[in-house]
Amino acid sequence: MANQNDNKDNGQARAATEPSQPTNFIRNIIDEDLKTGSRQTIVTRFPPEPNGYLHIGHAKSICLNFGLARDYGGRCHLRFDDTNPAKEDMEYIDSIKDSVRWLGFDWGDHLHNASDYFGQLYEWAEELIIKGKAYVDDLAAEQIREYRGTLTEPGKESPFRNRPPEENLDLFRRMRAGEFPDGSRVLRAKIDMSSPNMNLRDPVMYRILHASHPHTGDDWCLYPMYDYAHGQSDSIEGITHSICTLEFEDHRPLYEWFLDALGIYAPRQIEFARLNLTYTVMSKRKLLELVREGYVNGWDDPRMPTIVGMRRRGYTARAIRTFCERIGVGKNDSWIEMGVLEDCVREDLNECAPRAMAVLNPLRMVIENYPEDLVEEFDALNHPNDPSMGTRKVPFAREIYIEAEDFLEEPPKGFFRLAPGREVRLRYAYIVKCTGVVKDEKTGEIVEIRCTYDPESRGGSAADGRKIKGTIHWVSAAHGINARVRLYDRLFSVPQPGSDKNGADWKSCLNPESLKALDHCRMEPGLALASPGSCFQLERQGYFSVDIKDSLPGSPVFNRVVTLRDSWAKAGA
RNA sequence: UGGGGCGUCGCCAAGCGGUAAGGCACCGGAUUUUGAUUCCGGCAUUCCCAGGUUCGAUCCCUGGCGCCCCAGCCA
Repeated sequence: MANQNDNKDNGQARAATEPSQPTNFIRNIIDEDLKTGSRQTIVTRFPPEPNGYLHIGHAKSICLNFGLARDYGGRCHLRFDDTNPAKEDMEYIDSIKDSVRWLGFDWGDHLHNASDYFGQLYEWAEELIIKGKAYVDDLAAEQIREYRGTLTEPGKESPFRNRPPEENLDLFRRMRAGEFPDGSRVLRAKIDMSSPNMNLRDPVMYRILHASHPHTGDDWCLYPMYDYAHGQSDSIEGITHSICTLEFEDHRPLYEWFLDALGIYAPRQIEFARLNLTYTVMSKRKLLELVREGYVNGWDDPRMPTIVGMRRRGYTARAIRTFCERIGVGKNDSWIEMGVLEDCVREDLNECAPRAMAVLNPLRMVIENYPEDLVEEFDALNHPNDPSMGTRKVPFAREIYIEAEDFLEEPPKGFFRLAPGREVRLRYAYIVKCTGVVKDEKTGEIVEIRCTYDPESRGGSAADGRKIKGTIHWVSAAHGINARVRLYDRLFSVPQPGSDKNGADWKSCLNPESLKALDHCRMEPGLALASPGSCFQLERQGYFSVDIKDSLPGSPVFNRVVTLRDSWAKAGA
């Protein structure tokens, strides 16, 4: 059982293995563009800035862009939007590539960087200067802000706005040559200081930044802004549909302005609503804060909504892809319930995770009429609904552990597990009847359950055909291994931690119970060999993955991926 | 009070003038040696509101209301 399902589903996502795609407004636009002939093929791109780790929100964009390329027989580029060396880092670049690959997507030979185009972008900037469409501004950042005006008042033109092209060109070349310090001058597009769209009030194209870039090193001391780089990068790569999130809707006129001013191929920008997931936060800033301030143990903490975190938790790439399809794509601000994600995970793991038995909170049970020196081995199904996954042997003896919560001295009505005088089935083994309870003399705590077994019920079926409603899991005291388990729960205790009106307080909603470590769990012996990264269903409890980082050979650490649905618990028991 | 978006079931989401898909959640019920899975069945006479056009409007028009985004030399 050790290594059967090592997250085997990491290959390229294929249409044939994915559920059928629901339609959405972007597909409608593409269909229309293809029909009218305004585009002949489909080329998309996923353009992360390498300044943080990817999260489930990025997964939505990745699945969208790569999924479109796949379904329309086009291609999707991975392009790093690396225009700001002050924030970007190689660590992030590597991690992003790894996450996209893990999700099951392949950019082929289309790995690009905005920085690949710095030379071309610079030439185009000179061109715009010569055409009188860009100028060097000596105003300080503070002044530029004042001159920009407000949402309701138009801005004022900079006194440097009407410098002659020759002077602009000279200044711009000297900016590039490193003659001026950071912040002393910028290159601006000459558009319209009174535009109701703030983005059109002479946006900055280049700023001076004497910083070393992960790819271009010290070749440049001035770097293009997003607005000046993104559309042209799309254009150079022949992107047909440039899909981004809603907050860039206001930038579209600017995106198109640059392309038009330069007279180059114009991709079509389409905006969609970013993902919000309940009980977690999605902004890079907040995630970074959780990591930096130690609220979680790193970017790959299994409670994080990062790809690396979810992967470590045991979420499968396939489950995440299913999720991204299921939630759809639209322009409504929406909050997806965490339950949807969890359900996708269950759906996938239910199919592929082998079953096993483990007791999280052990309670000793002694079967009084079972021979002391006898050990039997029972055949257990690795998957009750999939015989092809085979069986395994599970040892059984006189002393076993059962789950503490499976015994109640005074059972409420509807409880059909073990109680004094009652019978229950030990899965795959025998039917036992509770004959007594041993308690700690001082604390009154139940320390042991006494039972007798029905020798005629070998395997779990009563010879007389009587019905046994309850079946519980167990582990032989002498044969089970000791293991550590981490029970993970939602990171936040409120549905929308990020949307508080008094926004600064989001961290006070952290769920104090998001991680519970159990150090004395007992598991069936076969689990000693479980390989890191593999997933199991511990029957009646949930899906668990063998932690990739903390498991030692022969001593696995289990992360709870997600619980099983539990209608008994839900009923309020 | 400028500009740009958005408002269809508790949460997502199709729908594009012809009489409200689907998923999740929820509520039954069947099977079950996981209170799991699976399986059946139920779940918007109504589409933010109010007018108008039309034989007919969630889809068109007008006017409201509500929510989100924009004043980084961030992306």
